Amino acid sequence: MARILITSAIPYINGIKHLGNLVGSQLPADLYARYMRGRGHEVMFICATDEHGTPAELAAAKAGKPVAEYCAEMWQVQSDLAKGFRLSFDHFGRSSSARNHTLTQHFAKKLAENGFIEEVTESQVFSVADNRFLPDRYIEGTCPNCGYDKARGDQCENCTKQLDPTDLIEPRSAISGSTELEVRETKHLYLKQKSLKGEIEAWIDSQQDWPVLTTSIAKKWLHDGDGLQDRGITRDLSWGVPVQFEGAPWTGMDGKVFYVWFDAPIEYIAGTAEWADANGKTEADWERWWRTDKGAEDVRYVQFMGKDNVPFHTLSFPATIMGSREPWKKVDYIKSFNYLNYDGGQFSTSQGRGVFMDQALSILPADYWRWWLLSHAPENSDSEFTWENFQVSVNKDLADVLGNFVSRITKFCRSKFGEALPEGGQTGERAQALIEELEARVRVYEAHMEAMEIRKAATELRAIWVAGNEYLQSAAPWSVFKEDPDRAAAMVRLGLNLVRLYAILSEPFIPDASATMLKAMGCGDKSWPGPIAEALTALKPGHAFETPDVLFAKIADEDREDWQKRFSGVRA
RNA sequence: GGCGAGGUAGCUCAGCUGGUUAGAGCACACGACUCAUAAUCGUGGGGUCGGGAGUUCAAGUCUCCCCCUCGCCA
Repeated sequence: MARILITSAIPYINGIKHLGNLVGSQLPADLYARYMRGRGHEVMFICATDEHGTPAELAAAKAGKPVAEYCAEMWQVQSDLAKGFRLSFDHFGRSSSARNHTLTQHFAKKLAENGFIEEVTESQVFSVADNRFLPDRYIEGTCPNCGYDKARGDQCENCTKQLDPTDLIEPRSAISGSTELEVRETKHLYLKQKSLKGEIEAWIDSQQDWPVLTTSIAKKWLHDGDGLQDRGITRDLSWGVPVQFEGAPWTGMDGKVFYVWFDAPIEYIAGTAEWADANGKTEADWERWWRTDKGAEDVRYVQFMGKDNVPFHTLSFPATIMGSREPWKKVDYIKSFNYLNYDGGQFSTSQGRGVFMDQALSILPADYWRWWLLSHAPENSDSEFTWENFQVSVNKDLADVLGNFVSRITKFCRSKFGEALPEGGQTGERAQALIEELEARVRVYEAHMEAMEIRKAATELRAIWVAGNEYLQSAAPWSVFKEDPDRAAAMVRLGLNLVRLYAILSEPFIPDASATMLKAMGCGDKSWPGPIAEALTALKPGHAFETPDVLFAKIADEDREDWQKRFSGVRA
């Protein structure tokens, strides 16, 4: 039994995530966690909300709530949605937790002690009316290049020219609209990533088996232009982890907090500590996942994330870990994803374009989405969600191939033999051929799941379902029954055992349907199949079962058209 | 403008370090079956692998140029 630590990139607190976010990190991480648990490994699966930063403050202000209250509410919303999608986190934490405050300050202290922190004085735009420093993109004004009057301080989105806030004509705060802006000096801490560049590079180069998407992005940041740059890790905000030496003042850093990208990945560790707190565990219980001097040396750590998160996980976070000079567990494998597009464009949180997690669950159960999203995961390139494709895939794969298989075998047995596995008879050559085929396919499926080749795993799983239909079709127990009921009985037993096998194999993709199938088969044993011939005799003659309701209802054309229309615009 | 990822059947995608007639699912056509959610199973048609040049006995797979899409950055 192996020990596997799994983290999903933590979703930002600000609003409900769309399906593109979901398929880019949390959902595939859940697939992997479920599979590894299914195989009997010890799994720690951690996710959390990423709560700090200006967008959270502004969203809270817009909602008319204190930011802490807003975050607490949104955490609950996201937590509920995660449950709705059956994301099986061992803990869903919060980057604003006390644990994360402590750990973030701890890392900063260690980095400072080891000489990897530098104080830098810089000029920044301060809004008197808002009583805060403004990030470049929160300053608006007229573009000196094209005259567009809503250009942002970092770029004019009309003419795309890159700007400096001081370039803007009549600059104003994007928050309040106030023009009372001044440039002030402020001091910040920088993480000296340049000093750690060699170490990081050597570490990246030693990762032979990482996806090209992951390593190519990391190497680009290491070598592009002037190479890896030092990075500011503090901000002039009030909502965040205070810049302190574990509670003691940090000279010159009064009223400042750590930058959200500094504390967010540390939450992976803090989240595990939160798990311990929430479950009555000890310090040692979570440290054995993260400290190689305290039992984590045999842990395999896998991270899941969208491609936009790769630089932080391959460079900044490792720099934090390495610079601490403490024996923290580093990631062993980074699975990264491209983007999922929506109906000819992009999913967009800011524009409200696409289908969001709450909307998705309001029209269909989680398994439908899980199956489609995972079997179309944007692994090698961006992929595209269209309602037609969704409808066809779900109807064909889930309703026709799998759902109907369960339906045909249970109903046939019920009508000819009653609701228990019939006795007598022996299976023939066709059954032997099926067993051999499944033996091969299940091993291939396992290999794809181990390798996190999600689409390929889905394709193989589907082929495993199809094999059941092929068998029934060629064995034709309904014909055999007329001449030789015993032989038909043996076929039916095999078919019902297939339902159980499918439930176990499919659980990582479609956990609800899997549970329904197991329950119908009256089976509590979910252990992963060894030799297929054995697995297909697990349910014995005389074992009672129930004929389940339709496992997956089909999506009708009218529904699809309705949803297509409803989700064509932007979200209110 | 620079960098990165792509451009393979109508659609969504596989094709590793170059090597038998380029694959899968869906869609389409035909056939079989009737246990089942008009479900299932089989067979078949369909691609000059973005364009051009080159290397090679051999290129979708390597090199160069060009075109197009997407993303990131200046």
